[in-house]
Amino acid sequence: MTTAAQLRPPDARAKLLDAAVKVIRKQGFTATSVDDLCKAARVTKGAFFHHFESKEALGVAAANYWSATTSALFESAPFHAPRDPLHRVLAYVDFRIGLLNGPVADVTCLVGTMVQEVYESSPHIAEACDASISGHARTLEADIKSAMQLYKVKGNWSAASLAIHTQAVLQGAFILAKAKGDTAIAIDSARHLRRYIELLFATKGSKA
Amino acid sequence: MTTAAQLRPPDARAKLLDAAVKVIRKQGFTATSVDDLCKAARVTKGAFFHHFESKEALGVAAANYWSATTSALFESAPFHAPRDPLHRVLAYVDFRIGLLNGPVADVTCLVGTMVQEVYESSPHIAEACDASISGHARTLEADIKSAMQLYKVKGNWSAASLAIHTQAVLQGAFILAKAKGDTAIAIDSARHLRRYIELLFATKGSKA
DNA sequence: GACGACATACCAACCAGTTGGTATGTACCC
DNA sequence: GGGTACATACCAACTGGTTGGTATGTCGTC
Repeated sequence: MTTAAQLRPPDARAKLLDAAVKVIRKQGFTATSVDDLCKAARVTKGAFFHHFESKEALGVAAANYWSATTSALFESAPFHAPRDPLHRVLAYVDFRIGLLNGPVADVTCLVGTMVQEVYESSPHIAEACDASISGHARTLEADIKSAMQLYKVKGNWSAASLAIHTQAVLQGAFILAKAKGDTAIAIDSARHLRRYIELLFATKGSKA
Repeated sequence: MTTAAQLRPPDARAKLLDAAVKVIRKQGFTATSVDDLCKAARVTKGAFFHHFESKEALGVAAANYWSATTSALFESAPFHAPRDPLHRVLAYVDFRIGLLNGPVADVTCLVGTMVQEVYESSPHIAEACDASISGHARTLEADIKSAMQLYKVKGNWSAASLAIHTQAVLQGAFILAKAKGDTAIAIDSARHLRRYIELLFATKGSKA
């Protein structure tokens, strides 16, 4: 027979991670106190420091958790369907544009928010944030490379560089959205990104 | 006759504003305490609250101070020289790329950093940050518009939209630089931005 | 002698982190 | 299958230091 304890293993940890993503995206990492996190997760402070040896450790864990949940989302997303690798890249941008619907705090990037605050004070968190962004960018590289070959495009830029650039545009779009209090401006920037990719691969007039 | 007091009026205020720009770019707004600011400016807490009624008010003043100093820098910059408006826009991007040399904390944007942290908690600061970014973007609009006319370029994008997009790319580039601890990646993204603008205005093959 | 520009001393609230404890489960030996 | 030893998951109360902010005083100028 399964006991209650077996059904409810490290419960507080998962609740804290979920709360961290939600609260830190709204308030930022520094402005979020351990008590804030505990209250949001309905967990005591003792439980917090049982699972995380410091607030910084929670930050690292939250960045890794973010990486895991977002990569699961993107892996199962429909933008991988097109045969043409360029179409897959453009479909990725379209998918990101679709994700931009909703309140600003719900559509922005956890690790982009965090790294801006702690890049000088916490190398551990910064590293985890970099791994999240760079790792995500890397998932685009293969399609970009294939598209470059298929469309015979050669510039003084690499697939890796363009992949990273897409993330820069998205991160910047989040900042503008926060400044304006509206995601419309972020969508606009993402459309510029889409147009850029189209222009890069349309140099010989291949495809409309 | 000019007295010493006339030459050196509200001294502590100016020192605090300078310190704010320096310290907040490194630590972020929330992680920077009033005491940090006072220590960096070599000023007492009494002086701080004499000139600013709260930490939030300092944040608003710092954003406005940032707007003033940066717009002075850009107004006197050499990128306005070219006759061709498109060249002026590209020279602006080149100028921004040149500004990307140095330690990450010294080349990033104060208001981009701040707004990310306080967009939900302090509408006053967020507004001042938005005014700074949007105002700077607006200084590019005339040249972009002229270039669109000169090169007879028409897309489903406006000069204002492209101007804002340049700021999004730059802001995103700062985030990546912070994540990597290196401005090289930011320079790379700015070069993609330059290439995008070139492609937008090269649709008819006018200019090389 | 009033006023602006500071300095000093202080406060209540809040901060990250620690303490000593309980309840429950598990591993292993006999 | 019962007992010892240990591990895990959590909790309430507390601590020392820091926080933004205040109250009051001083000093030089007009």
